[in-house]
Amino acid sequence: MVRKTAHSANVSRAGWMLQRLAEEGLRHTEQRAIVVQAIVDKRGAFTAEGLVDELQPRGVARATVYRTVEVLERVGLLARIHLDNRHGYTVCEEGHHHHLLCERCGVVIPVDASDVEVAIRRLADALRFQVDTHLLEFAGLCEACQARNGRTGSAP
Amino acid sequence: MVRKTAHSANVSRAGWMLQRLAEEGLRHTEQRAIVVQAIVDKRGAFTAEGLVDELQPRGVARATVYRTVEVLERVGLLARIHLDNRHGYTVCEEGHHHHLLCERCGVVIPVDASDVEVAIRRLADALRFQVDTHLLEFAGLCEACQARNGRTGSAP
DNA sequence: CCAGATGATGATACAATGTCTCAGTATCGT
DNA sequence: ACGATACTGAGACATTGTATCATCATCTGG
Repeated sequence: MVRKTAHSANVSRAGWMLQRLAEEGLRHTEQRAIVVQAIVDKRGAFTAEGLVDELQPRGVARATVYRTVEVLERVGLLARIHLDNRHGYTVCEEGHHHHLLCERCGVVIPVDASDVEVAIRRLADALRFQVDTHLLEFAGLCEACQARNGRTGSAP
Repeated sequence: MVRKTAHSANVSRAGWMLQRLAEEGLRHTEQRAIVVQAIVDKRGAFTAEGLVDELQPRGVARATVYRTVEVLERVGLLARIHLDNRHGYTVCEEGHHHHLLCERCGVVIPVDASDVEVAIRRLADALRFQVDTHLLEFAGLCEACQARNGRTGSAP
Protein backbone atom coordinates (compact mmCIF):
# COMPACT_ATOMS: atom_id res chain seq x y z
CA MET A 1 0.00 0.00 0.00
CA VAL A 2 3.03 2.28 0.15
CA ARG A 3 4.57 2.56 -3.26
CA LYS A 4 7.98 4.12 -3.77
CA THR A 5 6.68 6.89 -5.97
CA ALA A 6 3.97 7.83 -3.53
CA HIS A 7 6.46 7.94 -0.70
CA SER A 8 8.80 10.21 -2.61
CA ALA A 9 5.88 12.47 -3.36
CA ASN A 10 5.06 12.55 0.32
CA VAL A 11 8.59 13.43 1.27
CA SER A 12 8.65 16.39 -1.07
CA ARG A 13 5.21 17.37 0.08
CA ALA A 14 6.34 17.36 3.67
CA GLY A 15 9.28 19.50 2.69
CA TRP A 16 6.95 21.93 1.01
CA MET A 17 4.80 22.16 4.11
CA LEU A 18 7.82 22.83 6.29
CA GLN A 19 8.92 25.48 3.85
CA ARG A 20 5.54 27.12 4.14
CA LEU A 21 6.00 27.19 7.90
CA ALA A 22 9.39 28.85 7.45
CA GLU A 23 7.80 31.46 5.21
CA GLU A 24 5.44 32.23 8.04
CA GLY A 25 8.39 32.92 10.31
CA LEU A 26 8.06 29.63 12.18
CA ARG A 27 11.06 27.52 12.98
CA HIS A 28 12.09 24.25 11.48
CA THR A 29 12.51 21.69 14.23
CA GLU A 30 13.09 17.99 14.24
CA GLN A 31 9.80 17.35 15.98
CA ARG A 32 7.79 19.38 13.49
CA ALA A 33 9.42 17.49 10.65
CA ILE A 34 8.39 14.19 12.24
CA VAL A 35 4.83 15.33 12.78
CA VAL A 36 4.47 16.74 9.28
CA GLN A 37 5.93 13.62 7.70
CA ALA A 38 3.54 11.43 9.69
CA ILE A 39 0.63 13.55 8.55
CA VAL A 40 1.41 13.43 4.86
CA ASP A 41 2.16 9.71 5.05
CA LYS A 42 -1.36 9.15 6.32
CA ARG A 43 -2.81 10.56 3.10
CA GLY A 44 -6.22 11.04 4.62
CA ALA A 45 -8.04 12.09 7.71
CA PHE A 46 -6.45 11.72 11.11
CA THR A 47 -7.03 12.72 14.69
CA ALA A 48 -4.70 14.51 17.06
CA GLU A 49 -4.76 11.65 19.54
CA GLY A 50 -3.98 9.19 16.78
CA LEU A 51 -0.90 11.19 15.99
CA VAL A 52 0.03 11.29 19.65
CA ASP A 53 -0.25 7.51 19.95
CA GLU A 54 1.93 7.11 16.91
CA LEU A 55 4.55 9.72 17.66
CA GLN A 56 4.89 9.68 21.41
CA PRO A 57 6.91 6.44 21.24
CA ARG A 58 9.07 8.17 18.66
CA GLY A 59 9.98 10.91 21.08
CA VAL A 60 7.49 13.64 20.24
CA ALA A 61 5.58 14.86 23.25
CA ARG A 62 1.83 15.14 23.40
CA ALA A 63 1.89 18.90 23.75
CA THR A 64 4.16 19.23 20.75
CA VAL A 65 1.84 17.21 18.56
CA TYR A 66 -1.12 19.34 19.55
CA ARG A 67 0.83 22.55 19.10
CA THR A 68 2.11 21.53 15.69
CA VAL A 69 -1.33 20.57 14.47
CA GLU A 70 -2.69 23.85 15.74
CA VAL A 71 0.04 25.78 13.96
CA LEU A 72 -0.52 23.91 10.72
CA GLU A 73 -4.20 24.67 10.88
CA ARG A 74 -3.59 28.35 11.56
CA VAL A 75 -1.27 28.58 8.57
CA GLY A 76 -3.93 26.91 6.47
CA LEU A 77 -2.13 23.66 5.73
CA LEU A 78 -4.63 21.59 7.66
CA ALA A 79 -8.39 21.76 7.72
CA ARG A 80 -10.49 20.64 10.61
CA ILE A 81 -13.08 18.07 9.75
CA HIS A 82 -16.07 17.07 11.83
CA LEU A 83 -18.05 13.97 11.22
CA ASP A 84 -20.77 12.57 13.41
CA ASN A 85 -19.03 12.42 16.74
CA ARG A 86 -15.48 12.15 15.50
CA HIS A 87 -13.42 15.16 14.57
CA GLY A 88 -10.00 15.43 13.13
CA TYR A 89 -7.89 17.03 10.46
CA THR A 90 -6.84 16.57 6.90
CA VAL A 91 -4.19 18.21 4.76
CA CYS A 92 -5.79 21.08 2.96
CA GLU A 93 -5.19 21.77 -0.70
CA GLU A 94 -5.03 25.49 -1.16
CA GLY A 95 -8.32 26.97 -2.23
CA HIS A 96 -10.18 23.78 -1.51
CA HIS A 97 -12.11 23.75 1.70
CA HIS A 98 -14.45 20.83 1.27
CA HIS A 99 -13.77 17.14 1.29
CA LEU A 100 -15.22 13.77 0.53
CA LEU A 101 -14.14 11.37 3.23
CA CYS A 102 -14.26 7.66 2.49
CA GLU A 103 -15.43 5.86 5.59
CA ARG A 104 -13.69 2.65 4.58
CA CYS A 105 -10.21 3.51 3.39
CA GLY A 106 -9.99 6.97 4.93
CA VAL A 107 -8.96 8.71 1.75
CA VAL A 108 -9.91 12.37 1.58
CA ILE A 109 -10.84 13.79 -1.80
CA PRO A 110 -10.78 17.57 -1.98
CA VAL A 111 -13.60 18.92 -4.10
CA ASP A 112 -14.43 22.17 -5.74
CA ALA A 113 -17.91 22.74 -4.42
CA SER A 114 -18.54 26.07 -6.08
CA ASP A 115 -22.03 25.06 -7.17
CA VAL A 116 -22.82 24.19 -3.59
CA GLU A 117 -21.34 27.46 -2.44
CA VAL A 118 -23.54 29.35 -4.82
CA ALA A 119 -26.60 27.55 -3.50
CA ILE A 120 -25.54 28.35 0.05
CA ARG A 121 -25.07 32.01 -0.73
CA ARG A 122 -28.47 32.22 -2.39
CA LEU A 123 -30.06 30.58 0.61
CA ALA A 124 -28.39 32.92 3.08
CA ASP A 125 -29.28 35.98 1.03
CA ALA A 126 -32.90 34.94 0.86
CA LEU A 127 -32.99 34.69 4.67
CA ARG A 128 -30.99 37.89 5.17
CA PHE A 129 -28.52 35.90 7.22
CA GLN A 130 -24.88 37.00 7.10
CA VAL A 131 -22.98 33.74 6.78
CA ASP A 132 -19.46 34.15 8.06
CA THR A 133 -18.40 30.52 7.99
CA HIS A 134 -19.95 27.35 6.83
CA LEU A 135 -19.06 23.76 7.36
CA LEU A 136 -19.64 21.26 4.62
CA GLU A 137 -18.39 17.71 4.72
CA PHE A 138 -19.28 14.45 3.13
CA ALA A 139 -18.76 10.88 4.14
CA GLY A 140 -19.41 7.74 2.21
CA LEU A 141 -17.55 5.40 -0.06
CA CYS A 142 -15.06 6.31 -2.72
CA GLU A 143 -15.31 4.67 -6.12
CA ALA A 144 -12.68 2.05 -5.37
CA CYS A 145 -14.27 1.02 -2.08
CA GLN A 146 -17.71 0.84 -3.66
CA ALA A 147 -16.33 -1.66 -6.17
CA ARG A 148 -14.48 -3.62 -3.50
CA ASN A 149 -17.40 -3.55 -1.13
CA GLY A 150 -20.60 -3.89 -3.12
CA ARG A 151 -22.37 -0.87 -1.56
CA THR A 152 -23.35 -2.20 1.85
CA GLY A 153 -24.43 1.07 3.44
CA SER A 154 -27.86 2.57 3.69
CA ALA A 155 -28.59 5.91 2.08
CA PRO A 156 -30.21 8.42 4.46
CA MET B 1 -35.51 38.76 27.20
CA VAL B 2 -38.02 36.20 28.43
CA ARG B 3 -41.45 37.25 27.38
CA LYS B 4 -44.55 35.59 28.79
CA THR B 5 -45.83 34.44 25.43
CA ALA B 6 -42.55 32.92 24.48
CA HIS B 7 -42.34 31.10 27.76
CA SER B 8 -45.81 29.65 27.39
CA ALA B 9 -44.91 28.45 23.93
CA ASN B 10 -41.81 26.81 25.34
CA VAL B 11 -43.77 25.06 28.02
CA SER B 12 -46.12 23.50 25.52
CA ARG B 13 -43.22 22.63 23.31
CA ALA B 14 -41.51 20.84 26.16
CA GLY B 15 -44.71 18.96 26.80
CA TRP B 16 -44.85 17.90 23.20
CA MET B 17 -41.27 16.63 23.34
CA LEU B 18 -41.99 14.64 26.47
CA GLN B 19 -45.07 13.21 24.79
CA ARG B 20 -42.90 12.14 21.88
CA LEU B 21 -40.65 10.32 24.32
CA ALA B 22 -43.65 8.55 25.79
CA GLU B 23 -44.72 7.48 22.33
CA GLU B 24 -41.32 5.89 21.94
CA GLY B 25 -41.94 3.84 25.06
CA LEU B 26 -39.69 5.96 27.24
CA ARG B 27 -40.69 7.02 30.70
CA HIS B 28 -41.68 10.43 31.91
CA THR B 29 -39.47 11.42 34.80
CA GLU B 30 -39.02 14.60 36.74
CA GLN B 31 -35.41 14.88 35.63
CA ARG B 32 -36.23 14.50 31.97
CA ALA B 33 -38.86 17.17 32.30
CA ILE B 34 -36.29 19.52 33.81
CA VAL B 35 -33.73 18.81 31.10
CA VAL B 36 -36.23 19.19 28.27
CA GLN B 37 -37.58 22.42 29.70
CA ALA B 38 -34.09 23.82 30.02
CA ILE B 39 -33.36 22.90 26.42
CA VAL B 40 -36.43 24.53 24.93
CA ASP B 41 -35.96 27.60 27.12
CA LYS B 42 -32.54 28.07 25.54
CA ARG B 43 -34.12 28.50 22.11
CA GLY B 44 -30.85 27.90 20.36
CA ALA B 45 -27.69 25.88 20.37
CA PHE B 46 -26.37 24.44 23.59
CA THR B 47 -23.73 22.05 24.79
CA ALA B 48 -24.11 19.07 27.06
CA GLU B 49 -21.67 20.49 29.60
CA GLY B 50 -23.54 23.76 29.59
CA LEU B 51 -26.65 21.89 30.54
CA VAL B 52 -24.78 20.03 33.25
CA ASP B 53 -23.51 23.26 34.75
CA GLU B 54 -27.01 24.65 34.74
CA LEU B 55 -28.88 21.60 35.97
CA GLN B 56 -26.51 19.92 38.37
CA PRO B 57 -27.25 22.56 41.03
CA ARG B 58 -30.92 21.86 40.41
CA GLY B 59 -30.49 18.23 41.29
CA VAL B 60 -29.98 16.57 37.92
CA ALA B 61 -26.90 14.43 37.77
CA ARG B 62 -24.29 14.68 35.05
CA ALA B 63 -24.98 11.19 33.77
CA THR B 64 -28.68 11.90 33.54
CA VAL B 65 -28.13 15.01 31.47
CA TYR B 66 -25.92 13.13 29.04
CA ARG B 67 -28.33 10.21 28.86
CA THR B 68 -31.30 12.46 28.27
CA VAL B 69 -29.57 14.36 25.51
CA GLU B 70 -28.51 11.10 23.91
CA VAL B 71 -32.06 9.79 24.05
CA LEU B 72 -33.47 12.96 22.58
CA GLU B 73 -31.03 12.77 19.73
CA ARG B 74 -31.82 9.12 19.06
CA VAL B 75 -35.52 9.90 18.91
CA GLY B 76 -34.77 12.71 16.48
CA LEU B 77 -35.76 15.64 18.68
CA LEU B 78 -32.23 16.98 18.85
CA ALA B 79 -29.64 17.39 16.13
CA ARG B 80 -25.92 17.41 16.73
CA ILE B 81 -24.17 20.48 15.48
CA HIS B 82 -20.46 20.99 14.97
CA LEU B 83 -18.91 24.38 14.69
CA ASP B 84 -15.24 25.17 14.63
CA ASN B 85 -14.04 23.35 17.71
CA ARG B 86 -17.26 23.45 19.65
CA HIS B 87 -19.97 20.91 19.22
CA GLY B 88 -23.39 20.79 20.70
CA TYR B 89 -27.02 20.26 19.99
CA THR B 90 -30.08 22.10 18.91
CA VAL B 91 -33.75 21.21 18.89
CA CYS B 92 -34.52 19.71 15.56
CA GLU B 93 -37.61 20.62 13.59
CA GLU B 94 -38.86 17.50 11.91
CA GLY B 95 -37.61 17.16 8.39
CA HIS B 96 -35.14 19.98 8.76
CA HIS B 97 -31.59 18.93 9.20
CA HIS B 98 -29.61 22.07 8.51
CA HIS B 99 -29.28 25.20 10.56
CA LEU B 100 -28.11 28.75 10.53
CA LEU B 101 -26.48 29.51 13.85
CA CYS B 102 -26.13 33.12 14.93
CA GLU B 103 -22.79 33.54 16.62
CA ARG B 104 -24.00 36.49 18.64
CA CYS B 105 -27.38 35.64 20.07
CA GLY B 106 -27.19 31.89 19.61
CA VAL B 107 -30.48 31.57 17.80
CA VAL B 108 -30.72 28.61 15.47
CA ILE B 109 -32.72 29.00 12.30
CA PRO B 110 -33.71 25.75 10.64
CA VAL B 111 -33.49 25.96 6.88
CA ASP B 112 -34.73 23.97 3.96
CA ALA B 113 -31.54 23.50 2.03
CA SER B 114 -32.94 21.40 -0.76
CA ASP B 115 -31.15 23.43 -3.42
CA VAL B 116 -27.91 22.82 -1.62
CA GLU B 117 -28.75 19.14 -1.32
CA VAL B 118 -29.31 18.92 -5.04
CA ALA B 119 -25.95 20.54 -5.71
CA ILE B 120 -24.31 18.10 -3.32
CA ARG B 121 -25.88 15.12 -5.03
CA ARG B 122 -24.80 16.33 -8.46
CA LEU B 123 -21.28 16.81 -7.21
CA ALA B 124 -21.10 13.38 -5.66
CA ASP B 125 -22.53 11.74 -8.76
CA ALA B 126 -19.97 13.46 -10.95
CA LEU B 127 -17.17 12.09 -8.80
CA ARG B 128 -18.76 8.65 -8.50
CA PHE B 129 -18.64 9.01 -4.74
CA GLN B 130 -21.38 7.33 -2.73
CA VAL B 131 -22.31 9.94 -0.14
CA ASP B 132 -23.87 8.30 2.89
CA THR B 133 -23.97 11.30 5.17
CA HIS B 134 -23.15 14.92 4.84
CA LEU B 135 -22.72 17.68 7.34
CA LEU B 136 -23.77 21.18 6.48
CA GLU B 137 -23.84 24.02 8.96
CA PHE B 138 -23.67 27.76 8.83
CA ALA B 139 -22.57 30.37 11.29
CA GLY B 140 -22.84 34.09 11.09
CA LEU B 141 -25.20 36.83 12.13
CA CYS B 142 -28.96 36.74 12.03
CA GLU B 143 -30.81 39.73 10.62
CA ALA B 144 -31.53 41.22 14.04
CA CYS B 145 -27.94 40.99 15.20
CA GLN B 146 -26.66 42.46 11.94
CA ALA B 147 -28.81 45.50 12.60
CA ARG B 148 -27.83 45.72 16.24
CA ASN B 149 -24.19 45.16 15.50
CA GLY B 150 -23.31 46.97 12.30
CA ARG B 151 -21.49 44.00 10.71
CA THR B 152 -18.23 43.93 12.66
CA GLY B 153 -16.95 40.57 11.47
CA SER B 154 -14.60 39.75 8.65
CA ALA B 155 -15.82 37.66 5.75
CA PRO B 156 -13.61 34.63 5.02
C1' DC C 1 -55.30 0.33 43.44
C1' DC C 2 -51.45 -2.34 44.37
C1' DA C 3 -47.32 -4.93 43.30
C1' DG C 4 -43.93 -6.49 40.40
C1' DA C 5 -40.98 -5.83 36.31
C1' DT C 6 -38.01 -2.90 34.44
C1' DG C 7 -36.43 1.48 33.09
C1' DA C 8 -34.17 5.61 35.14
C1' DT C 9 -31.24 7.97 38.45
C1' DG C 10 -27.17 9.39 41.21
C1' DA C 11 -22.61 9.11 42.87
C1' DT C 12 -18.46 8.12 41.60
C1' DA C 13 -14.76 6.07 39.21
C1' DC C 14 -12.82 5.98 34.91
C1' DA C 15 -11.44 7.12 30.11
C1' DA C 16 -10.52 10.16 26.41
C1' DT C 17 -9.14 14.49 24.70
C1' DG C 18 -7.10 18.70 25.19
C1' DT C 19 -4.64 22.77 27.62
C1' DC C 20 -1.17 25.03 30.61
C1' DT C 21 3.18 25.80 32.97
C1' DC C 22 7.84 26.37 33.24
C1' DA C 23 12.51 25.20 33.13
C1' DG C 24 15.64 23.79 29.76
C1' DT C 25 16.97 23.56 24.73
C1' DA C 26 17.38 24.41 19.82
C1' DT C 27 17.02 27.59 16.06
C1' DC C 28 17.88 31.66 13.35
C1' DG C 29 19.39 36.29 12.23
C1' DT C 30 23.29 39.05 12.84
C1' DA D 1 29.60 32.42 17.46
C1' DC D 2 26.17 34.72 20.11
C1' DG D 3 22.06 36.29 21.88
C1' DA D 4 17.07 36.71 21.56
C1' DT D 5 13.41 33.95 21.49
C1' DA D 6 10.66 30.37 19.74
C1' DC D 7 10.17 25.56 20.77
C1' DT D 8 10.07 21.31 23.52
C1' DG D 9 9.09 17.82 27.21
C1' DA D 10 6.97 16.16 31.26
C1' DG D 11 3.39 16.11 33.82
C1' DA D 12 -0.26 18.38 36.25
C1' DC D 13 -4.58 20.00 35.28
C1' DA D 14 -9.10 20.88 32.84
C1' DT D 15 -12.82 19.47 30.08
C1' DT D 16 -15.88 16.24 28.11
C1' DG D 17 -17.96 12.06 28.00
C1' DT D 18 -18.82 6.87 29.52
C1' DA D 19 -19.45 2.75 32.68
C1' DT D 20 -20.91 0.68 37.01
C1' DC D 21 -24.17 -0.56 40.23
C1' DA D 22 -27.11 -0.07 44.12
C1' DT D 23 -31.37 2.34 44.78
C1' DC D 24 -35.61 4.39 43.28
C1' DA D 25 -39.56 5.72 40.29
C1' DT D 26 -42.70 4.70 36.67
C1' DC D 27 -45.76 2.03 34.04
C1' DT D 28 -48.66 -2.03 33.42
C1' DG D 29 -51.53 -5.97 34.39
C1' DG D 30 -54.37 -8.08 37.51
